[in-house]
Amino acid sequence: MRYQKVPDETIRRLPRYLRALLFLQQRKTESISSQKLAEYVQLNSAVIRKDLSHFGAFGKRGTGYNVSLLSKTIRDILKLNKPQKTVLVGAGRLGTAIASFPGFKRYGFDITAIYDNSKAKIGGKIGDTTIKSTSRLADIRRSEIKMAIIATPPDAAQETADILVENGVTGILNLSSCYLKVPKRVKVRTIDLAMELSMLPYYS
Amino acid sequence: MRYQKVPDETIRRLPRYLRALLFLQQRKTESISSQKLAEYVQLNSAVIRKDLSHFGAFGKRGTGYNVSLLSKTIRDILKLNKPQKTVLVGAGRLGTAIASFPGFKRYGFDITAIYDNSKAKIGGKIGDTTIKSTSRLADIRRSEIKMAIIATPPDAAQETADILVENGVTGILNLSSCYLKVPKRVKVRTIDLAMELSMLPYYS
DNA sequence: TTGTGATTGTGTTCACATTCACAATTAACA
DNA sequence: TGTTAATTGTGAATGTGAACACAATCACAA
Repeated sequence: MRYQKVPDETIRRLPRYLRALLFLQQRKTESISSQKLAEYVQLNSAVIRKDLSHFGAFGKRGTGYNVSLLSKTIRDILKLNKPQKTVLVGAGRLGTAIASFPGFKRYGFDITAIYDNSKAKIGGKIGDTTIKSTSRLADIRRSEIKMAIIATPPDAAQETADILVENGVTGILNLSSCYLKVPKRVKVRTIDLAMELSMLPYYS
Repeated sequence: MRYQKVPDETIRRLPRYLRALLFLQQRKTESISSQKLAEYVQLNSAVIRKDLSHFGAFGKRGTGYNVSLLSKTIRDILKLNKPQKTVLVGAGRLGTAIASFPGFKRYGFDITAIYDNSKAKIGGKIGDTTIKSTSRLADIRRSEIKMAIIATPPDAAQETADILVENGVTGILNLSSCYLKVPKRVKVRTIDLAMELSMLPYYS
């Protein structure tokens, strides 16, 4: 399925909607108006309606959106309807925290492989997954992994990214504090927590 | 110092510049053009020049920007020139990773207090800092802490934020997967790593 | 002192994203 | 069946940020 000219900002917001919808499903809510959903995700309701309208008309006028239908639809759009095999590189404190974090599974991500370069860690386990040596990172090619999380020190990040991309990865969540150079077809999202914190004092 | 009408996007980018500048300082680079800096931070050079121009004219035409001057200036703008006392709430795996992360210190943040509600953790240490009970969270008032990192489970996040705000916090980095309601004067930055990852498969 | 090459600072243009506002539609109910 | 209240979907207006392009400025060398 390919949609024409959907703004990046819209795609960025879809997971927000999905998170709220999963919550509403737990509470057995059957339908929700854009107005109510907007409160949950702290946005203007018109943004939500316009975002969704890019993919079709799911709402019922007078009623709102069917929660489980919309939730399924967004998962389809984001390709989260079947488990997304994901590799984690870097099993330091941050990497370990991420590997044990239940949130990823909830959105359909399955961390099926973990790599680290420290001899002390290789062979160890996080949950059910054995930590393997980064020297074997190219093995991911065979497992058809498309998503990756980089939680290495910055000086190892680019090299890691190169190997990942070479072996089939098309999406990278980069938690190391440096920018990555990758081919256009690969989508990278870089999060540097220290930088996110750094903008806050300005407003105080 | 108060600047008029500086776009939020500009403030968000300043830490990026700062990170690159600190790197350049290490390498004893004295000056840098907006063009070169743009390569480092993966932006258009005009964006950088316009961003900086909001705060004055630091550059020299024909030469570029003096690295250490610019680095100092940005730290001044972001109020990172003196240590920012910061409290961490939640000493789970993610919280622990964050407390041990050297990046925060580099940007001027000093995690001077850590709180958790688990009896097993209270009294323990992360680095030099003792973990205290969240029941004593209001104590932060006396230490004049303005910045906070929330790494609690989502169901504790709002309550935590309320106490923090009540006791003088004006900036919150929220790593729990829920949105927070706070007064306007308080700036919140919410990062949900699972959501950041969730937008990547769409592009594959 | 004058010319040259580099680079900033910024007015203008362009592109995009948000918000508004309302017709179209639906559910509920008298 | 007709009326009312609610809510969507969307064209138009508004706002905002990014990109462009160039005059102003600077360092330096002849």
